[in-house]
Amino acid sequence: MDTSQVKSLLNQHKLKATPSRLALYHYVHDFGSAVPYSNIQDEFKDLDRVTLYRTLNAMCDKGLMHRASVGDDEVHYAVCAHSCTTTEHHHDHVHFKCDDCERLYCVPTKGLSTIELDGYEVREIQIQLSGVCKGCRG
Amino acid sequence: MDTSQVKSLLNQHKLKATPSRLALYHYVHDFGSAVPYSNIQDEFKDLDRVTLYRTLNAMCDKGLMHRASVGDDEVHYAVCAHSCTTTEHHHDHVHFKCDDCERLYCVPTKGLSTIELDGYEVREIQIQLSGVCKGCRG
DNA sequence: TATTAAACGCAACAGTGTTGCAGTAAAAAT
DNA sequence: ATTTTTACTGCAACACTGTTGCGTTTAATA
Repeated sequence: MDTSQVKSLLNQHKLKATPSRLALYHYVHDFGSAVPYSNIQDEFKDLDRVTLYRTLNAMCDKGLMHRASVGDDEVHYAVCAHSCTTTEHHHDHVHFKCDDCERLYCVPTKGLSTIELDGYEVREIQIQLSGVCKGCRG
Repeated sequence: MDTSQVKSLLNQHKLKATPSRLALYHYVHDFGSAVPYSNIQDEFKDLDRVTLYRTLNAMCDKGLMHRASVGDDEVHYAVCAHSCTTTEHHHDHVHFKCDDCERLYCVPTKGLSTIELDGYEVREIQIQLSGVCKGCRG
């Protein structure tokens, strides 16, 4: 993704395009799957941890990224799809954790099968799957 | 639940039936839904936090309780159903968070609808729902 | 009742979340 | 291009949770 594109993306969301932010966005964007927080830390260890914390929060608040986690695993970060860049997050996807490579993927799904629970009024669904991902199968 | 029952339940799992443990199990068992960690803390604030930590871990390890959480919320604890008291945890249930009373329920489901993802081999499914619970509907 | 194995409380350290504040850099206005 | 405004950054600091070690106490059992 082009740096000027990222810059205007940030500006559109009233975020200043500082070098760290550009780098952070690129890093998460290009990672190929949701990024474990510890990876981000390692990659940006020169950045103050409070700044990192605030930057991630800001990007999540503004809809540029979202948090994803499976079970007790550490939090992961992933860039939002096009549909999320508006004010509201629309996450028609499930989180898939590969037992093999341990990567966490955001896999889009078209209209999650609604789940009926007797007596409960279901409004939102979050699904986390695990198994073996595309890359790790033959 | 009878105290002597809880005692033998603990002993069956090679856990000593100390007063704190009996009380803790009763508390979580009788809560009516999964218990937020902070509630447990408040209820057992005379207990050393490390002891509480180890006790909860022990009970989860031995299959007497399990952890449940939805989104970024704090961890909740719930007693396991009968099927879990063996060595393996069998959780044929979803976690339902009520937007109204904010309680987190473990709702049993018979055979979760399998989800097909092109290219991925799905082995486990975790589902978290939110909406309005039985009690909060008219 | 004596023995043994487990649990308890305390001290201590690491990691993360969170806030306030003063210095700095990006964006907008002139 | 320079100034002004706005927001980001880094540092200090505090709270909370996770985690381990260790010596003492208590439950289970012989």
